[in-house]
Amino acid sequence: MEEEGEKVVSSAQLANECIVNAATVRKDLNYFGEFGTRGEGYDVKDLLYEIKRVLGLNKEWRIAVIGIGNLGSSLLAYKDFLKQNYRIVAAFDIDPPKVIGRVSEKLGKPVEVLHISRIKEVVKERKIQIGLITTPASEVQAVANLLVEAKVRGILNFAPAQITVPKGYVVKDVFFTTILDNLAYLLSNI
Amino acid sequence: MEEEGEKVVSSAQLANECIVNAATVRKDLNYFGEFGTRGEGYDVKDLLYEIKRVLGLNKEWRIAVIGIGNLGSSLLAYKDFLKQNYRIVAAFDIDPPKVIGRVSEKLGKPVEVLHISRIKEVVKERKIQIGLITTPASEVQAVANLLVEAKVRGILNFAPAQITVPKGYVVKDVFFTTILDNLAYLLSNI
DNA sequence: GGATGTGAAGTCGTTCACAGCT
DNA sequence: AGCTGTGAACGACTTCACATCC
Repeated sequence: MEEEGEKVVSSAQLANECIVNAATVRKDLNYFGEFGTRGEGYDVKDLLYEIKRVLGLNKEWRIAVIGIGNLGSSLLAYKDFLKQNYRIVAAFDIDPPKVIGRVSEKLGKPVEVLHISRIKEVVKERKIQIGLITTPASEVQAVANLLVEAKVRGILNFAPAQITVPKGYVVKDVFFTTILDNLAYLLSNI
Repeated sequence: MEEEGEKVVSSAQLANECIVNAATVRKDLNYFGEFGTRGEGYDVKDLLYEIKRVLGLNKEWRIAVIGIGNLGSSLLAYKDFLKQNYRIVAAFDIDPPKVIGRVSEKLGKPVEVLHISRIKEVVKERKIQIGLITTPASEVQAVANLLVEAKVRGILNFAPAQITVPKGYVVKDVFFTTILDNLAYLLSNI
């Protein structure tokens, strides 16, 4: 909307766009502050700023990808990250020589693949705050332990395995096969 | 548990494993039937069978991947699908010649990449029930329209864009940047 | 007039607590 | 005795409906 030059937006418009109830939009936004003007709506620019601030997207998040297989190298090449203030600043694998060819061929080697033993050192050096785990499921907990040891408090896990971490650390899972299972369930019961 | 030779399992064990409440496990399972035995627990083999049946995972789901970029070719190479009765039987792109090299190099060409114009014909031929969309966001709705036209009722969308489909069709999104945003939010507010 | 902010009502899923089987 | 199945209490989010303010 900002790009399209819209100045103000109502909760009804936002609700329509997101396919939710207008009251939900107002309550959710209001939870974080009074961003709107009665009788007017929400100023697009202001609202965008506030949402980014609330979500913590007004600063750069520095990311490491661990496990440079098919998925890992896809993520390294994923340009849309930059739009959202995410920056992949390191890549790790248990066997860097094996994967370097595949990765550099795609990217012209903007991020060197390092051996996982160097995680702790590099996390400190490059101020990494989030780790994306794209290893096989069997290695996930071990990698998570390395990240915890290096004080990386946020983990995004793509492998189909549960992770446990100490308090103060956060794990979010991207289990697309679970979503696919959900889809299969819905299709079975139409 | 089945692989480990466990014969019975209690709701408490399952709850512990999944980090949820035991009553939730019982209520959820009971919603679909009385699978347990009072005083005993759930028979592992039976429960597994029932869960698969309920979720529609007792039959093979035939999948097409549309958009063979980095992510698309990763999915083509994703072996774990087979464990869960999913089978990728077709791959489409707007420019097959461009991507064939990259894909076959990884896979030895088990699934030929076809031009998207052939979706309707191939869906019928290969009895495809689910489409995985991994194109750029700008193309998502157009691809969804093609799938709807071909009567593919289930869509798993990996691109960051909303899709609308007619009633009777199901779309599930895998927006990993949304999950990453959620992670950033949680890290901002510890 | 018109859209936000917000108590109150409504809805849905979760958790408790125990009756009912084995 | 032990664990499921389940009514009842609880809690959290959603939606309604309107007072409030521009």
